[in-house]
Amino acid sequence: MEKEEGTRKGPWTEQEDVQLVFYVNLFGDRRWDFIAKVSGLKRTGKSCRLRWVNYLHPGLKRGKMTPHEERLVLELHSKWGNRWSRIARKLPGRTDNEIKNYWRTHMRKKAQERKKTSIISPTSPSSSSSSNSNSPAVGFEPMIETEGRSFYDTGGVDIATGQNNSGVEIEGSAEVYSMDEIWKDIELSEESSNLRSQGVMSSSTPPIWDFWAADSLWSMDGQDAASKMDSFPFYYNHLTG
DNA sequence: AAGGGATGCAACCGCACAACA
DNA sequence: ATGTTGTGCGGTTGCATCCCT
Repeated sequence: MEKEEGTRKGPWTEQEDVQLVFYVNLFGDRRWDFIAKVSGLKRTGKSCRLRWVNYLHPGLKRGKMTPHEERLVLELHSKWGNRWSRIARKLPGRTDNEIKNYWRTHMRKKAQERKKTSIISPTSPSSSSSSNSNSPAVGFEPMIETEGRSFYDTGGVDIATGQNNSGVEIEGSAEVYSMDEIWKDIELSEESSNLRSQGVMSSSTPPIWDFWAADSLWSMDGQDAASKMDSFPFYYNHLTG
């Protein structure tokens, strides 16, 4: 596979981000090795994918987990164990990585609390079987899940139609929580948390989004995309250099 | 104000699986 | 049927920031 010498590692620069977003918008988020090569980024396809999925994807929600989301994570984890990507599919805008991180923190806190309480009362009840294990509860009935495109899939631009085939429809509707509920909850808690923390979203939103928000290739026809490419320095730098 | 520990998050690694030749 | 390549996933690590003393 890719045994590229001189591949970059470590944190991504803003320029790399811009470059990656550009090429993903052009070619879709499937052919990562191809994108890695064509873009001139000295990154592996894997690294590109990860960066896109966990940070650059336009549908990502940033900021604190809402109480509703926290509840969902707990509930789904008790059913599915460490199936982070699966859990993430039920939480639009959240990545498996994010949820994984959240869970770790959550468990750490829980563990500490338990330590404290067990010091106070050493004979604590043992009813925690469903919440602290890596393995799903035995014999659970799996949620009805529409397998198919994951939330992350943007699929790129269909050059012929100029359409974005992201299909933002997120999973089926036969769920414990309706999407309306979740979105309402998200909006509400986001508004309040934004007020509290004076704009966590805006400060943590990747700056390159501004660049693309105005007229992203998603919503362009072929000509627009081409003209956008004209104005994009990296493209020709790489192809001609 | 400074130092040290705790926390959060981005990124890497290794493995598994699917698609394809 | 088998080997190769690309992608996805879960676990882990490293670093920056926060918080407490």
